Amino acid sequence: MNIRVAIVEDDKNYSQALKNIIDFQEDMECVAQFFNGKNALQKLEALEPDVVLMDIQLQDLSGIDIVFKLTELMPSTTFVMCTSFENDEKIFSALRAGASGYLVKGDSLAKIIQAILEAHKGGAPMSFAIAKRVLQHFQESKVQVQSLALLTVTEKEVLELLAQGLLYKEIADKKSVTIDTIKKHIGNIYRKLQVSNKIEAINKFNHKN
Amino acid sequence: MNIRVAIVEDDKNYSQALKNIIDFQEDMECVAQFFNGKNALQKLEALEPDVVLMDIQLQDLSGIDIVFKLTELMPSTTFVMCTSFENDEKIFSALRAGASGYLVKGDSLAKIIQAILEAHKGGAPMSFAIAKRVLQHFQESKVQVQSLALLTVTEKEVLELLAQGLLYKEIADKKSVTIDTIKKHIGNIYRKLQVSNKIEAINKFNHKN
DNA sequence: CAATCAATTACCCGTTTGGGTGATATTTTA
DNA sequence: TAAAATATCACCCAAACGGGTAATTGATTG
Repeated sequence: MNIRVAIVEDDKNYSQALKNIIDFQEDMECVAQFFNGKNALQKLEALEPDVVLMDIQLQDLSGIDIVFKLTELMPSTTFVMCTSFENDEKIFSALRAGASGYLVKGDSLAKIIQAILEAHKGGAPMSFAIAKRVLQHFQESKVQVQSLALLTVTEKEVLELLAQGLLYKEIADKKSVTIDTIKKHIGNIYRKLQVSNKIEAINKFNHKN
Repeated sequence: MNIRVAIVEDDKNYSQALKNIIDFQEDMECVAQFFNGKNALQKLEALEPDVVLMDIQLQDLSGIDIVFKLTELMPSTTFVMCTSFENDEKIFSALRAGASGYLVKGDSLAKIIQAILEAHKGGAPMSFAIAKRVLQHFQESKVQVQSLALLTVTEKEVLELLAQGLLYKEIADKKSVTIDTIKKHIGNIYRKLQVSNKIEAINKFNHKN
């Protein structure tokens, strides 16, 4: 059974190159090429391809939005971004939208074929460059993790509860102390983390930001 | 110039297998093997290896803690986790701690050699299985993202600023409206997201929790 | 075109929060 | 052991927040 691949790509030359190499494979076939987002959004669902190669930077729509909408409607189809545009925000948006893989156009066609196979098997093909960005995204949180090391055990517990959305009073009840104690702890937390309100403290705690 | 590799692995057989294949490479050498965490923590810094292959599940210490401490002291050394233990929390903790790659012991030795090369070049080698987990970590946030779709553009902007820690007043100034307008928007945001305070709204916004 | 929704402004009210100061007992550390 | 850090409680005050109601304008949609 062939892997049915659809291509959404507005660069006709690149799209054709992809189609050629895909059709050349024994176990794949290119069942459709879309050169704009609107067509793809309308017709992809009925086609039921196994894998969709999706550019991000289309003239009319964002490939990310298309993926976001279609992953709902086509749970058995795998979307692989294949794009030259690759700032961090785009990468993470695409992954959040439901893309299973992320390639850059600089990758060799052989690598793209391999990625289609891997995606179809349930894997998560990523270019080296993308994998690195993803990893760095995790490592950025290290700075925040370290600043938390300044906090005492009690302070970390309080911050944890605060991050869950509890009021001072609720935290006090939970820990069986008075609200003033909690206020004191929170004051100390703010001082140590060099913040001045709940939100900022929780942002640091959540290693986001 | 050879790539100097150190191995931290308490399975002596596996460690020896790694050493053999590494020393077999023309451009690599295994400069040390550590069979427990304590030794590794004490002696790795002076050795200045280029790449460290690190097991997570050591008897005495956690490989993650070791990575966390040593990445501070050895910024030019690259750490690659190579472990059979692979629940999600361990994976993300390791990446946060500063690991540049994450392999599973099921990977072939050839793949591990390739990963060492890639890590040394500044890449982010990951097993397929790990890459998939990492991707899924992003996709889990999709549910929350959808609830945000209920919000109007203005409301999303307000929530964004709120999440950054701005006060109502600051948001009002930034958007050149009165604080009462912002309060109204935020009330609407809370209603739509079914929350009752900043923290809960921001938790939803941050696709955490 | 009418109805609905979005965005904006305004006011009131009570609660929550953040900042400051100060005190005491326990624990940790040098 | 002495000093420092931690955890606890208390009080005051001003700013910020959350909830409610109400009204106007502009855009969207059926």
